[in-house]
Amino acid sequence: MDTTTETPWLTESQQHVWRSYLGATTLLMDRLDRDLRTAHDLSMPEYEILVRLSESPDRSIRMATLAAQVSHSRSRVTHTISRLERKGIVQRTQAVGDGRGVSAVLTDHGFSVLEQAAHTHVRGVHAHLVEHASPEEFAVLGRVMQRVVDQLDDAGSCPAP
Amino acid sequence: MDTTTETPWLTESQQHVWRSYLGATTLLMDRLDRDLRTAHDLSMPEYEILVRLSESPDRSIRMATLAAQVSHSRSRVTHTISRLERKGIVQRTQAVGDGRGVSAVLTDHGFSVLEQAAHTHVRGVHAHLVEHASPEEFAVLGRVMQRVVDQLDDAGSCPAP
DNA sequence: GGTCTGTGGTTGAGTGTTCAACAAGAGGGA
DNA sequence: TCCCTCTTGTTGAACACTCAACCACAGACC
Repeated sequence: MDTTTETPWLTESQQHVWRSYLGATTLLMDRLDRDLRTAHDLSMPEYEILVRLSESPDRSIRMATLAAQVSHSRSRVTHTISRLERKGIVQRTQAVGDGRGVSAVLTDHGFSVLEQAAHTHVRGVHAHLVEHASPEEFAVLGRVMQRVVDQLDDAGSCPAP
Repeated sequence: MDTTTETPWLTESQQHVWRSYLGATTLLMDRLDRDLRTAHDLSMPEYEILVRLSESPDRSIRMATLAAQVSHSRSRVTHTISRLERKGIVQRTQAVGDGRGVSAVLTDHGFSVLEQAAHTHVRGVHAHLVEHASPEEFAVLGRVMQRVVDQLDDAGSCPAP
């Protein structure tokens, strides 16, 4: 962090946008998480993992890959998968061709839990986000966010310590 | 949660936007939090609280008001303020005119910590978000996010249980 | 005055996340 | 083959957050 260069302060309106973004994100995530929890005993991070698994060949992904996909630390994914395994939603298997490798696999039960939960989640995203933007606005949101992702996830290519 | 009505699934492109938003938010928050922590031993939620306090008359806000401003539960704010108090960054005082009331006050030391931290934070917001949107795009982001906030925070007027 | 209900704030236990340290296999070069 | 280093995944302790229960005061109503 270079302290010799001038810090570019935010204008009042930029500040206002930033706070809206912060507030909206806090409320939105909180709400989606709460809905999933009460209806399906699943947290947002858990749900995200299930979605990735369900879309993958064999419903199975290597731990490190999974961590990269959801931008969590390897440690965090280990803990989360352990929890999901205890609930019978995923299973661990030895990855072929790499003695260190472990893959998480979505069980049939896990898949049906996900099918249910998806309704809750998608409705929430619609009602609390999509509804409030025109298609054009939504597209702008997507473009900006995509640039943010691109620039951030190969800067610190490993968010995991 | 009404299970009789049809769930409005997301189109492929909506899904893509949603994932970008999710990914960007995860990476961005993580990065800003990490930078604040390593440079100033402060978390994002802590920083947000300090900002609110610093802008308030007497650098002091009632606990419940503070909780509402940053959209956290009262319990969470209690814990956070306790932590900040232990570090000498804020102090608790009895609120006047209400026997139950407690206000958090930013200390001089707290103010100077905030002054330092603000550089780090603002630079981060600039480099990782503002830079990647044109003024028009940024304005769109603000409008959409503001609508999301409006609709979510008087739906569940108390995010606190 | 008394009770009743609602709000403000705290507490402690349970849960999830981070962080640093670790074991074990992979892959390279001498 | 023997190192050396990097990657993979796990572990346990420390830390942060959630949740439900709780006490104390405020305000209204009788």
